[in-house]
Amino acid sequence: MEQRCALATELAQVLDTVRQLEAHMGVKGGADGGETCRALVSSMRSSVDRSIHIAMSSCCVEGRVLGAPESPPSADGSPRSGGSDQAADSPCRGAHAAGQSKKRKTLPKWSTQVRVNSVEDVGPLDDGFSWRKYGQKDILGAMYPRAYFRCTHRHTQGCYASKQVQRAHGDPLLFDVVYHGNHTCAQGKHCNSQRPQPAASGEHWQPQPAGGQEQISVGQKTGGGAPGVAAPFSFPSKQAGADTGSDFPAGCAITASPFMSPATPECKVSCRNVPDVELSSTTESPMGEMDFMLQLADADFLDNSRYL
DNA sequence: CATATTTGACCCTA
DNA sequence: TAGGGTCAAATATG
Repeated sequence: MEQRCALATELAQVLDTVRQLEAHMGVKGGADGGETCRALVSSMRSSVDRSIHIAMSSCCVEGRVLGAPESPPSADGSPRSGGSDQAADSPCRGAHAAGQSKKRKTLPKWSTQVRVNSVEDVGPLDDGFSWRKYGQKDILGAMYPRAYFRCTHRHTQGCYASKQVQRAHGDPLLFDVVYHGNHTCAQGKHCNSQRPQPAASGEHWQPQPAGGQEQISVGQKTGGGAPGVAAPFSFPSKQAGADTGSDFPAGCAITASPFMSPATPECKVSCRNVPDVELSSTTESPMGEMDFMLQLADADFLDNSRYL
């Protein structure tokens, strides 16, 4: 197993290298000639991705089984994939807890971590989707409140995707974002290619709490400027005119943040990395970094046809 | 006026 | 029973 882990680590490095290469290509805005290169890179990452999974399939780290997708990702296809929403969604909530009562735990769920440059940043919110905040709670032991969002198109298109955003304990610049379910709305269909959704990353999503985490550094707020994409995050640090700075002030930190989607014009731009852009490896999960990279990798070529 | 956010209360799970 | 998640009325914003 040790060797497998080592292998995975090595592959992760390769993947990282590929990622950097792609990042460079992205920066150079290679729209034409870059295409071929990107295709190659994607192919490479795909291979590495599979290799890592093969290696990690039997590699448990810190008690967490990595790359062991026991639960079928297909669970998302259902409009009911929206995590804890379902109970509340039911007209008669308490009426039939039977059959729903335990779904909270088994719902498709995956988490990510996003680092921003300043407390005013709301990077985690700009993932290209239209989120509507429906609640906020103070979490026991948590320094900051947790905000609850659901897809704006929940009622109009039956999209049950939701997410929870919370600043990491002790680190205001780090956001923990937990997604529940996939977007089944038109927006989600259009943005499939670069979505931080389980399907986009194959087996990276985790049906269990505290799933594979990716730590992503997001540069200046990516701007909820995009019409219909805004997702104001009202943590104490929220800034009034924040949205006006949607022009990528210092450039988005990463070239393919899971939180930025094609739906957000900005994300198509090759954003220059900012100082703290590089992946800050998630200490609690060696695979965290890989997870992130893989997701990015997959995002380019994996087709979430299931959402089409 | 339409839509989004805030926030207290309620419900569910462990 | 405590804590987490959601609802929905009130409020804010464009």
